[in-house]
Formats: sequence, C-alpha cells, structure tokens
Amino acid sequence: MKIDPQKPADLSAQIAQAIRDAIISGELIVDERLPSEAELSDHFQVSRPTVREALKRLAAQSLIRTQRGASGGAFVNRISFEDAYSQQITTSTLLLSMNEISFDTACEARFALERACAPLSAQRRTADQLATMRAEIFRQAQPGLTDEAFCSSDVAFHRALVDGASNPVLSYQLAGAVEAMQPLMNMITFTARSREEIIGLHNRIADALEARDEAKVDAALVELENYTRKLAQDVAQQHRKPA
Amino acid sequence: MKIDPQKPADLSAQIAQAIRDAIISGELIVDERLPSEAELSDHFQVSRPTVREALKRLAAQSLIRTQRGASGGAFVNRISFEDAYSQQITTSTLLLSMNEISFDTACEARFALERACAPLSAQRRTADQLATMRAEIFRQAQPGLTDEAFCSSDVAFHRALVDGASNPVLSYQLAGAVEAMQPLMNMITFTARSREEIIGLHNRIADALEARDEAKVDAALVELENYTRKLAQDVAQQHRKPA
DNA sequence: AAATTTTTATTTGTCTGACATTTAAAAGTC
DNA sequence: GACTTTTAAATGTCAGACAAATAAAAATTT
Repeated sequence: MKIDPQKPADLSAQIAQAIRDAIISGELIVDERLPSEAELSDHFQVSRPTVREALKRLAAQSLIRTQRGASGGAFVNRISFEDAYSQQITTSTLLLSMNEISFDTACEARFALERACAPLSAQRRTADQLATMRAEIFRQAQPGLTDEAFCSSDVAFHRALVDGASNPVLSYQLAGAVEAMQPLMNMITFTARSREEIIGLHNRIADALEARDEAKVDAALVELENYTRKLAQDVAQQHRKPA
Repeated sequence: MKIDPQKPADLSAQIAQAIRDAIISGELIVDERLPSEAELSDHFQVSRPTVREALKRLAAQSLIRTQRGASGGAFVNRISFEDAYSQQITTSTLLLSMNEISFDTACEARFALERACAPLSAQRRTADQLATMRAEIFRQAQPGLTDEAFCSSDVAFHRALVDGASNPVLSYQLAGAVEAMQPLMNMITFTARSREEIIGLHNRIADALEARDEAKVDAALVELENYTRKLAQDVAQQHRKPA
C-alpha cells in the first residue's frame, strides 16, 4: 500500500483510502497491527493529526480498532455481524428519511425481501424463535401500548421471522430493510381495529411457521403487505382533507 | 443536542455520536450548517483537533460534507443511493471475507434475495435493461475472457436484473448481496463447459424476462443457484485431494 | 451607475511540539 | 518464585500557528 500523490484532495481521506484498500485487498489481515501513528506520519510525510484523522475515518467504519498503551496501536478489526447491522440500519434509516422514498416503494422492498426469507424460515425456525414471535404478538395485544411500542414490537416480530432462516448473511441484509421502515411506520396511527387486524395476520404467520407451511406464510405476508399499504394510504388521505 | 460526560471513552467518538444522534433524530436537517470547528470546540470544551476527529468520523459515513472558505463549514449531507451502495458493498465484502461464511450460506442469501426481485423485474424491466443483460451475456461468451472479467460481467448481469425491479430501495439492499459475492466467485476457475452452462441459464433468464414470465425466471434462477453451488463444491473437493 | 478588480474576513486543512493517560514489559524487591 | 515498582511505548488531548480556499465587502475602473 501506501502511495499518496499530494495533488488533489484531503490528505486524511487519501490516507484512509490507501489503508482501506490494503485491508480490502488482504494486504493487511485481521488483527494485524498497523504501524504506529508516528511511523505512519513519517511514512506518508504528514503530521500526526492528519494521520489520526485518517484512522478515525477507518474506525468509524469499524475497519480498525485502537488500543492504548505499550504494544497498543491500531489493529485491523474483524467486522462483526453486530457492527455491520448497526451500520446498515443507520445508513438505511437516513437514506429513507432523506430521499423522499414513497412509503409504497419502501414497503414493497421490505416485504419482497421478507418473503424471500419465509420459505427458509418455515423449514428451519426453532421453537425458540417461534416463542419469541408469540411473545411479541402477546405484547402487541396489550391495551395500553403506545404506537411506538407497537411498531417496535412489530420490528422484533419480523426480525425473529428473518432470523428463523438461520442465515446470518440474510439476517444482516434484512436488518436494514426491516428496521429502517420503523420511522415510517411510526407515522401511522394504529386504531384498535387495525391493530387487531395486524395481530390476526401475525398469528397466521406464526401458525404457518409452526406448521412449516411455506405457502401459508407467503400468503399471510402478502396480505400483511397489502393491509399495511392500505393503512398508509388512509393516513395520507386524512392528511389531504383533515376536516 | 450536545451534552458530553467526560467519564468513559474517547471524546471524539462521543462528540461524533452526539452529532450523529442529532442528525438521525432530525434535530439537524439536510444541508443545515453545523457550527464551525472553533464554535464546536468551544461548546464541547475540547480542542479543535478533537472536534476535527469527530467530524472526520461523520464524514466517513457520508453524514456530513465539508467546504472550505468563508461561509464554508460542515453541512449535513443528504445520503445518496450511490454513497449508500458503496458503503454497503465495502461492509458486505469485508463481512464475508473476514467471518468464515461458507460459500453455501452466502450463495443461498444472494439467490434468495435475487429471486425476491425477479417477479417485479419480470413486470417492469425496460428494454434498456434487457439490452444490458444481453450485452453482458455476449461478453461472457468471448473466448479470451479472464475469470475475473467473467465474474465482473456476471455481477453486471445480475445488477441489471435487480435494477429491473425499478425499486431503488431493493437495488440498494441487493447491491451488497450481489457485489460481495464476487470475491468468492473469483476463486472459482470456470471451465469452458461451465461458462457455457452459465451463459445458457443467463439466456433463459433474459428470455423469460423478455416474455415477462415470472415463473420461468424463478426456475432459471433456482437452477443457476444449484449449478453455482455444485461448481463451488467441485472446487472445494479438488482442493482437498489435489493429486 | 455598472462592471471589474482588489481586499478582507472566515473557515477548513495542516503542521509543530508538548503533555496526559494507559498499558505491557522490564527491572527490582521480598 | 511471586509480587511490586519502574520504565518505555503508544494513543488521547491540548495549544497555537500558518496555509489555502472562498465568499462577501470594498475599492477601482469603465
């Protein structure tokens, strides 16, 4: 790694990219220690603060971790699924909130991906995951629940469904799609009637998963998608003519 | 925003988190200018380098952009799909390469998600997207092609399929799944026979999309998934007994 | 008066040098 | 040999300075 033309833009961004490339290409491997900040600043012929800015950029992406003290330093970090989850959720949430994505578009994407998990989940879901889903359904039926808590439980229910596929890569990819929808869902006021409807569909999904019936899971998800979109449409219409 | 107990960890990480929270919560809105570095360091009672490290962390996540000069500063950035794509691809690629994900697991996730796009793509694909796919198939049939170039064209083909769904959220979510597979696929040596087989399946997919036949697209994707996994198995076996 | 040029002030980008804090290893002590 | 103390290396933080870019204000010219 480690060349650096001083022509175009921020040195710290260039240095971060050089190190990033070295990590992606495998030139630097997991848990390998990077040179110290002093050595890096010497190597790139820049000051230590500039090197530090570069390292902080990489730390923000979980590409490195740092440790203080003797034999400390910056180490190439093994990106955990947890790290990747939270990054993806942050990015997805902001992407949706900042780009005027229609509710329908987001909803379509979310359910399309979730339906992709459903057959696998029907085959592989554990008793534990099923119990989680039942517990969330129970919570959703509590009378005093706020809309936010209802949505939050909804997310937990659907995550359990996704995790049922027992494929961590799928769970990771879906994390963004499922969680990023929550702020949009939070804008919907759920009437007692609509909650009842949703809980009914959740129960159908759980029942179908218990029976390991792929087709029924899919059918219930399709109905849930349609119902969700209808609810959002109603909200949009009420906003248009409030009186 | 902007409280900051000096008890636990890195100040720059804490400050970055405080500003990040303000952006996510909507306290800071798109294109809004943050206080200058001098003002921030005054506000948080830290030095300017520390503030700068925090800002670089946010810049690495595309949450802010900076501009030099009078009336410059740091501005809340509207995260573009392009930004989100490249971040997701980087994270997904490293996640897969660093965590001993089996080829089967990654492959299953990728095709499950891709099959989720297929019905939408069959309905909505444009002539242009179909032409892109045909062009990539043509490239794949060129005799002198390296394995890397073949895989790269394969990615382009599948991205066109995904983009055919005309749902930017889906395209974004799938970017990671499709692109992150490439390094794994690059490890497979494609014989003339296997390329022929894959190209045949690609043609079947393109034909089915042209006919807007959802079922046939799905069937071809399933076959492609099975064939891909079989190829990977063969490679793994050859590695085990090389003589 | 309008257009152009020059100046100025603000802000980020970078550098230097220093001190604080943490931490593992080396040295010393019991 | 086990424990304590010292030491050295590394990151974390600070202060102050200058460079470079840039937009607005001021001055000049047309």
